Amino acid sequence: MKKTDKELMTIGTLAKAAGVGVETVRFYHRKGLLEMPFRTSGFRKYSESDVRIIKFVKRVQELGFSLKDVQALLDLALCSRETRPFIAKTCHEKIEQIERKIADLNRMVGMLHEFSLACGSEASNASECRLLDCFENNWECCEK
Amino acid sequence: MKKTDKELMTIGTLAKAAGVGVETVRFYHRKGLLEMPFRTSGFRKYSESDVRIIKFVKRVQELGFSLKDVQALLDLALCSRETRPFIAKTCHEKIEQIERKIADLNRMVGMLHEFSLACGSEASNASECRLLDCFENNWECCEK
DNA sequence: CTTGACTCCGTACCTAGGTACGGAGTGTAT
DNA sequence: ATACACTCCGTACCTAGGTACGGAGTCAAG
Repeated sequence: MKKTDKELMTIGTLAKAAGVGVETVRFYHRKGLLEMPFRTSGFRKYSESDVRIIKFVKRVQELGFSLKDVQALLDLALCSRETRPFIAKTCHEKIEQIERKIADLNRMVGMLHEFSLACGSEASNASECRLLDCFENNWECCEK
Repeated sequence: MKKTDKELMTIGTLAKAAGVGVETVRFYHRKGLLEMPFRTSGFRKYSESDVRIIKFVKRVQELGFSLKDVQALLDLALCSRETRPFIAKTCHEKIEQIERKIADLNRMVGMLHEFSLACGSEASNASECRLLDCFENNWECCEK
């Protein structure tokens, strides 16, 4: 591999650097998550910024967002001065969405904690488990 | 519909009560999320507790968990005295998993907040957006 | 005792997010 | 200059989580 084109990678090198498969990179092109890069002689040539984008995609995905959501976030990242009001609005919507999710998850942790105390300990004499009750009680366990 | 079998429902009534389609209920049977209920004359007969289970499934799913995860939670709920040590262990694992997710989401909210301040406001002069930078900095925006 | 709504079951199909295949071209090391 | 790894592209296939279809049986009202 020659060192000219200072540090430009082919698809296999990119994929390895980003921790995904070559086919995944091609798939992201098809989905528009990754711009088609310029080519030398038919081969795609990628830079470090493509590695960053792919890692970003995988990370956001892990947090439970779809590729469509990821696309929206990437669109934010690629915006210009003109689109600022739109960015602010989109950010705040996204923040609210995430905060609702966090609140739910927190309630769920609380419920699991109570549940393991109430029903999961050897000491407990309760013979019936109440996970579904907790759930119906808006994740608040042990209504006391 | 007769009123004997006090309040037992057929699949269509159950589906409507739980807010899903009939086919979804059948699908959950195939996946083992819902026990096959007893039948009168070939028709499945469901009770209120089946409605609760389906609502629980949909709720946990919304929070970003797979049906396999939901199954694990339902298994917890249906446990008996004998399986207490296992319940406690599983609860704690689940709690840690959820807490990691919450921590990530919190960092992401922080990042989006900083991002909207730094790049989303009319007042800002920055011409380049740094969402990916924030991400690489473990979701900590504006390393100041 | 017929009609219309509902249920049965298996199978096919759908979207999301990839993964694998196959035949042809390319790039580089020896 | 030949081998071998890598790339190209299109298409097919895979899992998860459903959704739809079709022919047959069943229920309850009129």
